[in-house]
Amino acid sequence: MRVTIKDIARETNLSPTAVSLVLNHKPNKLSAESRELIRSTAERLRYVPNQLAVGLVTRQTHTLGLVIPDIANQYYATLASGMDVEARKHGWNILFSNTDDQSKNALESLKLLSSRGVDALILAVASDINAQSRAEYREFIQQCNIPVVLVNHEEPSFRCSTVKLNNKAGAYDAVSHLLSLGHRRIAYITSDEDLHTPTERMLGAMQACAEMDVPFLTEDVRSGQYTTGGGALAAEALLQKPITAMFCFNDMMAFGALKTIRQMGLRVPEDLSLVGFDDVPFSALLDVPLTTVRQPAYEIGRETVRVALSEIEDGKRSKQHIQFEPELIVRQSTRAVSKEK
Amino acid sequence: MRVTIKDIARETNLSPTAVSLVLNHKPNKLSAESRELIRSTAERLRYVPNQLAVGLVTRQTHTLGLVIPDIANQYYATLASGMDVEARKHGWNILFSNTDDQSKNALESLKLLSSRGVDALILAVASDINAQSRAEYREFIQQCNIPVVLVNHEEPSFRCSTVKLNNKAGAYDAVSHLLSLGHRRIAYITSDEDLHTPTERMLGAMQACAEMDVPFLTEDVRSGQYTTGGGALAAEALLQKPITAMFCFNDMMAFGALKTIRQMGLRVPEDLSLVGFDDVPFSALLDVPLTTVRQPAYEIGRETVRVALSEIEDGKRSKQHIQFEPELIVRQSTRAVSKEK
DNA sequence: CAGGCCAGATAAAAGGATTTACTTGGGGGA
DNA sequence: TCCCCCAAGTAAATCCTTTTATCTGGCCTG
Repeated sequence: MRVTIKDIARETNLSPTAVSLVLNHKPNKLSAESRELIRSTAERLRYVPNQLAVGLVTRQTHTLGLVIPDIANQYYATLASGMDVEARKHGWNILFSNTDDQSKNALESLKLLSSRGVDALILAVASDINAQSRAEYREFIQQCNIPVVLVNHEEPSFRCSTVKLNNKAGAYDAVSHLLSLGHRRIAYITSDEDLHTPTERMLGAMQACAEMDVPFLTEDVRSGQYTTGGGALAAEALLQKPITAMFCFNDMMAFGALKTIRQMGLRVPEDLSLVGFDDVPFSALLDVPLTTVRQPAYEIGRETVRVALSEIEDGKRSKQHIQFEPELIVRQSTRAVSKEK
Repeated sequence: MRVTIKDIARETNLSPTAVSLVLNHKPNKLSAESRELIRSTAERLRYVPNQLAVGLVTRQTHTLGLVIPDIANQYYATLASGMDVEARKHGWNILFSNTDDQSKNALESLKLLSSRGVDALILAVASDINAQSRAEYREFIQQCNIPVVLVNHEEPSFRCSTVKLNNKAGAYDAVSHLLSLGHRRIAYITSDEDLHTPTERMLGAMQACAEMDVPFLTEDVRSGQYTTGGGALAAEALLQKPITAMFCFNDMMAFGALKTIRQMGLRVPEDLSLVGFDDVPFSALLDVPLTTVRQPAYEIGRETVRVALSEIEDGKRSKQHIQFEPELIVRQSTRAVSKEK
């Protein structure tokens, strides 16, 4: 049986109250000897407070609930690692739950985590939240009484804090880079799902084209699953067209596209420029290091936890909306469009 | 305020006992109407049991504590994802804690998780457990009263269940493959730290050499951090020698080695064969897909949770020691040693 | 010498469930 | 008529801490 506060009380001939007061450094009127006795006894018996009981009475568990689509995905793993570091730095822990990209699971996970008394919820959804579940989410967020922080997603009706990347600016930079290299016919590979993030990125791409007076052709846009397979498939269709560059929704899709490009006998960047998004660690390691848009996933994770903790302290008063700026990383998969052609 | 069992009792004019009995499907003598009334009222008020209170009294939280060195590492992320899937399948959740590769953090994390009432602990350590902390670990594992499952590490004195890869067989297969291709001078890149896993792998390599009567030269072994940087550095030294193949402790190191190899103007596999270990997703995506040893990380994760859950049910009686068999994946980074040379 | 005050504590309630042992009232059998 | 039993419940203890309100005995002061 685990040693409890009562064991220490019995051992020291003092009361549980005394033990609790001393071990929690609460103001108390115990004599110096009693204090020391309690402390040393606790140490000797290796007393560790039962956090379930503590949480029950204080209504604080020092635990953050994290709902994430897929921890095996490099991007989310990095995000989670930043969150864990920041949380632990402040003495918090993370209870996490994978949803396997299913939005239904996500709501269930939220409820479950909240029933475990987490002090705040962090929600990073990837797949679409449809109209029906949107209402359920909203209701839950409204009535759950703890701060919720949304990552990489905007949903004003939820009325919760958000931390995200400026996706539009990232895509804008990427496409502007291609345009400045002389590319005029650019293919776009985006995500299947009707989501916030890909939409924002497409808007950034369009804006870049508009500013340079280059037409944005919808026929040059293909979508697919955001995996290497999805990228490969989309590239196949797009390579039929007279394009000189390709912009992918993320690095994984770019890797897939690269495979297809090479299978067709084309070289990057000689025949085609290629840009990704995310800057996953592997992008720098490719034989042709990938030009991409860096998303500071680790920092986003840390900031998300900071926002959550500050809301916990605030008592959920103020909502924050934080946007990180991306950075274009020019490597070797892009170059000026060749003259002859 | 959250709705509690008392609220339902008041609303239905029944007792908390009745509510608890009905909602938990415990044998009870309540009338069909009363049951229905309780169920519908719970539904209507959106009652969710407070798991802190449940855990306090039942001494079961349906939560598994996971201590992991680095969730941003592809291998561990995959492991964790398998664990989460299996855990949720049985209604369990995972409380996780990163240690940033520091063994000191790991012990602290274990204690913290156990104070939160997890039902079992899963420990995946990467860095070395030295003699002093080994004793502390042992003491903790002995006295913490809950099952502990060790992943990818053997430590008989801990007397806990283990789930791991047959590292020796994996390395044996990899090196045998190189030997069968005619390679006689093979370089080995292993990990810096004096750990169980790299040691096992080196033993497998040695055995393969011994069986083929090929001398195993310690001068052809270099160690480094298990990152791309570490691999690149180690490769630099080894490429001075008349080697025709290189076996790396893991894929990340192989990626680093590949970079160095190419910088020296050598080609893979024409001039040098290269083998990794782990089969992380990127290995198949390289321009020269990497021959490597597949480690079923996802399956290992699932099995680990199964072991933990079975120990929980058993009351920690039996200890299991499960070993997964690796699989050599031959891709394009290895080929027969060329005649002329 | 009564009253107040202070040092040094503690009793008891609360937090939200589970679970064991007990209660109550009515009907049936001998 | 008496007793027993059964259906339908409930009271109260318990899990472990925190926290508020209270207690006790001695000393000082007027």
